[in-house]
Amino acid sequence: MSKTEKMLYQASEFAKLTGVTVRALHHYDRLGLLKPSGRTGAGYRLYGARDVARLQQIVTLKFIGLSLKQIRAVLDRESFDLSTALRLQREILGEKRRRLEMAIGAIEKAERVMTSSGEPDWKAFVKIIEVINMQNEWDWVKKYYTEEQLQELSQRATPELLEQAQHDWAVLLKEVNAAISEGIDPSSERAQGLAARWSALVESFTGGNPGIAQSLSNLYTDQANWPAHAQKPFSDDAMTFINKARAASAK
Amino acid sequence: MSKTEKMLYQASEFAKLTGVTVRALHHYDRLGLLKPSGRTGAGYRLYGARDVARLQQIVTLKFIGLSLKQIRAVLDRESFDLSTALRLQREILGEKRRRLEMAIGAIEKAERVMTSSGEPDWKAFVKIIEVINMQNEWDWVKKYYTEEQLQELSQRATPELLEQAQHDWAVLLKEVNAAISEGIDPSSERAQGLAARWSALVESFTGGNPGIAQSLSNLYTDQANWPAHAQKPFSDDAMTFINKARAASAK
DNA sequence: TCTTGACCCTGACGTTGCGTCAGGCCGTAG
DNA sequence: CTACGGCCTGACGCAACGTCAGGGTCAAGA
Repeated sequence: MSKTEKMLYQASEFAKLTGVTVRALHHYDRLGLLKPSGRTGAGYRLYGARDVARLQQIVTLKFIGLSLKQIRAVLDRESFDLSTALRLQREILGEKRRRLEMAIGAIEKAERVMTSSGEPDWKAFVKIIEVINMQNEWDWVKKYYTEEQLQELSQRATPELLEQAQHDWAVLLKEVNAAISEGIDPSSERAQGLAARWSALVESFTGGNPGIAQSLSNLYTDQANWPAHAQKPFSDDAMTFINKARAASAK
Repeated sequence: MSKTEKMLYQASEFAKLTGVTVRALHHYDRLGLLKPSGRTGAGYRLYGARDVARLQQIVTLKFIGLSLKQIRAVLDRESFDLSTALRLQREILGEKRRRLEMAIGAIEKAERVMTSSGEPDWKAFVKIIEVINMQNEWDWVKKYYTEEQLQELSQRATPELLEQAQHDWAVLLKEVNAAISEGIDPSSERAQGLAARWSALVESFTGGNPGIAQSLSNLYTDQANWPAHAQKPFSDDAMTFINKARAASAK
């Protein structure tokens, strides 16, 4: 008889005791994350010792940034064990911290620019963010190259050259796409010319280094593993066209 | 005549060009954050060079974590200048980073406990988070004490003693509140006893060090500056009652 | 016994930044 | 003339509660 009334708290007491709000308790109740052990005749929620333990676990998992859905999965052992969840979460938080640090770094740089120049220099500010994002792109591209290859690339690729190359690619791609939509024959002279310019541009990037050429090829082949925001610099159609042109010239 | 058609992009072109989604453009449009420079007869949005610049600013401010509302305030110079916003945002991000680091630290500790013990030790995990939160409390309490005072406190306050003290306070407060609701006279012997125990507990914390006693007093007096989540360990009523009892005994 | 307060309950809307349909008009190539 | 790709305007959805609003419950004082 006295078992069931061990120690029952009403909503607000329980809330104060555990440091969450009454509204949050309602929320967890509706989500099925924490149902009170009992109810009074009038429908008042009654929480017991078991609920304290469970809520502490909830709060703990919330502290490390799990969503309520994930928390439920972990606590109900639905396909998620704690150690796996912890490892995943650690990685996610690490990534978040990286981004935070980049943002803080950007702010600090912008502040230095502003205090030295006095005026809110939007161009510089925008540039700072752009550079940081570029670095991010490079960070994941890096894993396709060896140390030495990166070394070599960084020596050759000055900002001006990169800009020039970017421009050349844009022009060439436009012409290639025009040729495709005009239905030009890949074996025609015009197509051969485009293919030659294409090869020259690739060559200017690889610098004739076959290792770099191979890495570049790997990078493209591995499209399935590209990050979500990455986009191909040119369409598959363009690539196909160029390949046909090369095949035609080889005959 | 050619002025107005300098270079106009349709929604999806503009989106690709600037790296945001068309839907985001619609959103910014509705919020009044970025209205397209023009529309075609059919109602199609048309973006120009001015819009590119503005959108870049928006993206930049988003990168450092400003909300769209804040961005609008900054860009429209409604009461917010850029440097102020940057400073504030830097502080906010710093705070976020602190919390992220605590969460990461907690996960790492929990993982170490789990790999050494093998089992998901919830008690230990919950304890880890509790300790971190306690440290947070102490962090802001710290500013009321000098270096030496903190030194002395840390030497005397072992975890067991703290737990004992916490318990003693809980018991005493319960008795004091009972006495208040019973309407006990503050000059009565019972009230005197309570006041004496109160003083003893305070004494056990200050260790007879008048500097620490003063700092403690300052800490309490400065309630207006306590962080939002901090709560008084006892009610004003209890304090008032004890003060009356002390006053009565002084006569 | 009636009346306060102090609590409790259940909806239901608001917040933030878009993603994701759904239903329907526009414009161009075949 | 039709089909297909773009564009448009709603409108709902998500996460985790905060914040009313409207309305019972319960113990204590008049």
